[in-house]
This record gives sequence, structure tokens and C-alpha cells, in this order.
Amino acid sequence: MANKSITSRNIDFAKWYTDVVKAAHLCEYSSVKGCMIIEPNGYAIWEEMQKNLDNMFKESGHKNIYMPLLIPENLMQKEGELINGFAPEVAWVTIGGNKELDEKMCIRPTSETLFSDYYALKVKSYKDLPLKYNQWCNVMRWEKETRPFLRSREFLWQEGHTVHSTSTEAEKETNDMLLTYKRFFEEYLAIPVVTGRKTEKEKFAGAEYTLTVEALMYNGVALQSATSHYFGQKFSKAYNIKFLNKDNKEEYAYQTSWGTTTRMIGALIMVHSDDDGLVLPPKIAPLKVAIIPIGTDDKVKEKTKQIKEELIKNNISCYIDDTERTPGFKFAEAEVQGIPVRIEIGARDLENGCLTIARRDTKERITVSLDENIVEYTKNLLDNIQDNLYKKALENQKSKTYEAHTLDEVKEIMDKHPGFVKASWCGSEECELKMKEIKGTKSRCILDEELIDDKCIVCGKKANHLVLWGIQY
RNA sequence: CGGGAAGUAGCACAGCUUGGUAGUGCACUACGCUUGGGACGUAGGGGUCGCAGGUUCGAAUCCUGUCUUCCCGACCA
Repeated sequence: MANKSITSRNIDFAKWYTDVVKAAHLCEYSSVKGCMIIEPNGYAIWEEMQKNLDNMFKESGHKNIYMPLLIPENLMQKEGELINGFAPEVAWVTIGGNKELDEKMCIRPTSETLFSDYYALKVKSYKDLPLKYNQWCNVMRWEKETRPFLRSREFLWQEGHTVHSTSTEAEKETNDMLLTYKRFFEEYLAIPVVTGRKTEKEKFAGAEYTLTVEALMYNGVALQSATSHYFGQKFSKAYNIKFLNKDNKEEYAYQTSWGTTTRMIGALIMVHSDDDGLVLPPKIAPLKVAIIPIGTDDKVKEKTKQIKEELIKNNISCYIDDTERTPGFKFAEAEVQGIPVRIEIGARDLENGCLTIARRDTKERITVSLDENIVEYTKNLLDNIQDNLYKKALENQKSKTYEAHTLDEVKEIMDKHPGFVKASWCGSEECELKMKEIKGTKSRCILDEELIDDKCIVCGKKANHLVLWGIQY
């Protein structure tokens, strides 16, 4: 039975999305447009993401740092492409206390400028390099249309910024971090992704090139989920980051940056969740198990406590729902919040020497004997759910990935059953713009695969790249 | 920022056309009774009708502005 407060995913996907966000208590709107209150359920998911990603960053030798929130105008303007790219969407502070400021300052939309300014101070010799820093923070971009988690004006993210003494090393870093994201999405979020290079038109303002992690949502719409940029010497030249190399020659440093955001929470919803609410992959679920006593029998209470203790001893986070609601209500509540596994225990079960275990992903309920090792059983089930979610997401992605040879085919696909479309492309921005006329279809990334046509799908001239196209959020 | 819709209790909505003391369902509180898919009974509590002006003896209702949300474009993680 579907959740009462949630519109069906197949009837109105956009409405379904916001219904799930609200019903699972992930966020609440504030009185400021595009600035949401991330509620405990939503923030706990973010904390899990932070914890796991942060571990991965630390394992590869990155350290955390914190930069100021405000960036003076002159600092922001030193690199021309960056400020041109971000100008339309930065918020400016012009008054401090009651005094008009001599120089206005923007609220960081991204921190390349601050990091570069800092690196210019710190980097003197090749021996100082590389510096591999990351910061977890909020940023602000004055978006015109906003949606919870997918596009807000203020959002939380991490931005890694590194400086290197050679281009080879910096390019390796750019690629390594892309692979780190890919691994995180696939192993933790159970979301299969496609990686590749952004076209000139779609790359980050100021980057030599941008690598991207693209995910496909349940409804066939694409979501740019993480990016990794190679800057070469663009910023080091603008911000004067120079070092003496081994040959005692002055050289500009090579930089990268890479980031991912609270948008990942939106991806989790749109990839895995259903008409009953949130579905969370066990590895990222803040609470893995809901234990629900049925009836008020003392033996039942005792058993729930015992199971909770055993699970916690084995690092499986869980809670007992001992409120006075009816069981049906508690089941629905655990489901809407995406708790991967639910353990139900009633007097009837105890008499039969068993308990009932329900999995959120398939909604299957299994009767398990009390003679079984419940902890082991739960662990296996959590692994199984994680795998199953990934498989389902991969199936969805595969079944909605198409090849197209003509614009009519693209139009037909995007009209009837949107998804990823592979098509050959000549490399011109003109053809990208032409493609965009089809329901806003944009290039997601350039694939490292063989061409499926010699000719560009748009202009018919010689094709240079195989591109993955899609309608984006 | 353009085009459309909406804002009345925590939520979903009625009331507005035709101005006259703010309603319904769910949720909430207490007690009782219940507990295997969103129970039931009884009694309660809760709203400056998004905000600011204006018209009027009188505004949720009419007018103007503004903010927020949703949808469609343009912009973006």
C-alpha cells in the first residue's frame, strides 16, 4: 500500500520528489528562497556521506582546511574566466555594520581564488609540493529556480584544491579524484555512474578541462553528481603561485579542484526511492535497522532490547520504536524514512520461536528462527540489499541508455522515454546548441569509446567524439 | 529573469464570485480501550487567513505592492 502523503512516482515525478523529501523529513523550507533547513534525517545522511568520503580523501593523503566565507572583489576578479562564469550568480556584501564597504565582498560560490591566494604565500620550492587540501563548507550561488537538494542557493559541499610541481602529477590527481567519486557513488550510494570529460561549453569556468561523474535518475533525467577539474597553470599565473624547481628555475604551479555536494541526497532519492518513500542503501543509511515490538508483552520488550544490544555491539545502528502507535503506523514510518531492514517481534513470533524481518528495497518479509544468528542474518541481508539496489539502478541505467544516429531519433527518445543517448559529435558548440533545442538535451560528457558514426549527428561533418547526451536536472 | 498556478491551524483543503465574530478531515493533548499494515471512543488545545499598504462603518473575501512555494523556459552542482 502506497504512502498516503506521497504522489506516485509514475504520475508526477517532480511532485513525488518533493513529497518524499517532506515525508522523510529530510528538509524544510525556510523563509529565504533557495535556503533550506536540512533536518536531522537529511543531515544524518550528509554526515554519513562526509564520513566515508572524508576517509577516502584522507587515505589518499589529503588534509582538511577552512577558508573564509567572504572573498574581496579584487581577489575574485584576478582570473577572468572564473569571474565571468560566476558573475551572474554571486551574492555581494556591501555594508558592514552600518558602514558602506570600500570594497564589496562576495559570499564564496567556490574557493579557487582563496586557495590560490593562500598557495601563493605557501609555495616557494618544489619541496613544498604537492599541497593537497580539502574543505567542507557551505557556498552560495544565486540560482533563479531552486529545488530542495538539487538546486539551492546555499548548499553544503566539499571542495578539494591541490597544487603540484608537474602537470603529469596534477592530471593524475584530477583523474584519481574522479575515480574516488566513482567508487563512492557505486560502492556506497549504489548508484552506477558514467565518467568522462566535459565539452568546452560545459566545463568549469577557468579549467583546462573538467572530468565529470554523471548519474541517471529513475525517470531518465541526468544529474551531474561530482566534478574534477584540471587547471594547469591558469590560476597559478593569475595568482602568482611560483616555485623553484630542481633546476633552480622559477615555474608556475599546476592545480586541480574537485567537489561534490548535498545534491547527492537528491540523487539517492531519485535513483532508489519509491512510492512508499525514501529507500537508502545500507552503507549510507544512518540507521540500518528499525526494531518494532508488537503488543506490550514484557517478553517481547525484553527480546527487542536484547536484539538491539547485539546489533549495536556489532556496529549495526538501530532503534526500537516503542511509541504507542499501532504496528502498521510504525511499519509505514520506518519505510518512509528508508530504514533498510525492519525487525518485527510479537508474542505470536516468540511462541513460534521466530521473528519477522522485512527488507525495505523489495518489501519482502521473512520469518526467521530465533535459533539463527540474527546479527549475521542482518549483516548478510544489508549486504544483499546494497547489491540489489545497485543492480536495479544499473538495470535502469542500461535500459535507458540509447544510441542515436539522427536528430529525429534523439527527439523520439527524449519525448517518449528520456535517458542517456550516445551519439557522434563533430566538436562544435553550434551543434551542441542545436541539440539543446530538443527538450534541453545537453552533452553530459565525452566518452572514451569508439565512434558509432563517422559523421556528427547534427551537422553531418566528420565526427571527432562519442558524446553522452541527456536532459539534466 | 520571462510565462503560468498557489499561499487560510503541523498537513490536506473549504470559505472569497455576492465584504458582516474563521470551518472540515487528518495530526496534536488527556483518559479509556487497543496493538501482525497508517485502530476506536469521549473530552480538549491550537489560526494577527504569507507579509505590507489601500478602499470601507467593517476585509480571509475587493485593489496595489512584496515575499515564498510549485510547474514550463533561460542559468547552474
